[in-house]
Amino acid sequence: MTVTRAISRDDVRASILQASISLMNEGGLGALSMREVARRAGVSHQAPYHYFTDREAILAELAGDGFDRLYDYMVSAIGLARNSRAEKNRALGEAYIRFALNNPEVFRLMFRVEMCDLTRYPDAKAKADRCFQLVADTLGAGTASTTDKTSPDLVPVIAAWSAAHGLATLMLEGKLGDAFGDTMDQREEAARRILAFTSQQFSK
Amino acid sequence: MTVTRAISRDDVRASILQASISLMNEGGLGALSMREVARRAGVSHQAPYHYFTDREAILAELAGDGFDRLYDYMVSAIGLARNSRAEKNRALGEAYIRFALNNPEVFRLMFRVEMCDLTRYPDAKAKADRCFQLVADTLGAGTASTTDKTSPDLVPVIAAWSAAHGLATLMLEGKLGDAFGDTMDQREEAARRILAFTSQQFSK
DNA sequence: CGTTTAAATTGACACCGTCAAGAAAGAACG
DNA sequence: CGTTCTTTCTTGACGGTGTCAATTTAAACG
Repeated sequence: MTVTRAISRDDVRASILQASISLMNEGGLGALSMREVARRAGVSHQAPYHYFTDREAILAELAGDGFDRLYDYMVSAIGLARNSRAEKNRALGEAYIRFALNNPEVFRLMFRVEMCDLTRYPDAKAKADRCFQLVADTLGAGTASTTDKTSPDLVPVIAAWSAAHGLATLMLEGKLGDAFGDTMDQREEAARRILAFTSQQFSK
Repeated sequence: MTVTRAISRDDVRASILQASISLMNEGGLGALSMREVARRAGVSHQAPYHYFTDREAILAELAGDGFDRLYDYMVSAIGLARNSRAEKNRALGEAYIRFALNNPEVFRLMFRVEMCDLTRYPDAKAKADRCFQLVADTLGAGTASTTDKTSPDLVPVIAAWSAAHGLATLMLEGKLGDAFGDTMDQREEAARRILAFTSQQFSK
């Protein structure tokens, strides 16, 4: 049985992660350097290597956390939505966009393969897959027998997912300019309008 | 009047750009370092600074080239399409995706604001805007008076653009797995199917 | 020719990621 | 208790990066 120590192993690990998160949010992923993380966590520049094999391993952990939070965003949005399929789909898309706009850096990280290749991090990959499964289950309900996973029609699912993901990405990268306003509220409202249009078209 | 020299100024500049392009395509944007570029171009590590103020300036030039090539992709696709609006829209989306899949690295560069912030590079920005204008003009034809730029309805335009952009991004980053095959042809065919579905839904 | 100006080089600085070797601290066991 | 062993953490080093500064080379012009 482990006694409580003044500074436990997990504390160091957590402080390293916390430093990583704040660096990412303050200065973007480019500001997340191994050495600066160590500095912020108050340890030597090599200490983080005892908890993470390399920089990418930290990013993978952050990405995994991100997918967990995205999952929560989506689940709670679906739960709150009225009990119609169209409403749930719209709520799902809105939650997706809201997450992206509220957590731009981690969203980028989650969807950039050269930042962390999830195929090499099974834990994070599982969290990502859980999200995608939720998307597929929600959007795909009714199009085919979802319990039979052999051949659900993925085309409509991916089409709708792409629409939301593309909108999130374009807004995040500023490609839509300020045509829809520059405050967070205005941008979210614009996203809602565009998503509403898409979702209406997709409902035939 | 300038005499022809063995090695002209423009030659050096071009060789720097050429080295940048091959590095980007071989090892991704992360492999494009100032010093390696100089090495490949056969000049000192500081020479590139005489033609580009910093690394981002090189990226901006590459991004600008990318937008020019994307423009060509789209224009020629529209030209080849049958003379119906639906057909042209579909062709536009397919060209967009084909460009992304054929030029993954430059596509990433073009749409990542932290790589090069186009607002600081007016030339590249103009090339980007020309693309977006073409998209808007093509997709938006009929929805509102396009000649009157005061208030065309951007919502359907951005919705369709988002769908294509999201699909391109998700495929590029491997988020669709190999559900649609792993060869280039199979992926393009899958993209066509998904895009066809979207475009059909959007045609009411 | 000399002078002026542009082009290119060498050198330095402060970062970075990470490999290697050693120190410190604690647990396990005699 | 002392001794060993293992985990944790540090210091040091190496090669890489972007970029500022000073300097040399080369071209252009009068």
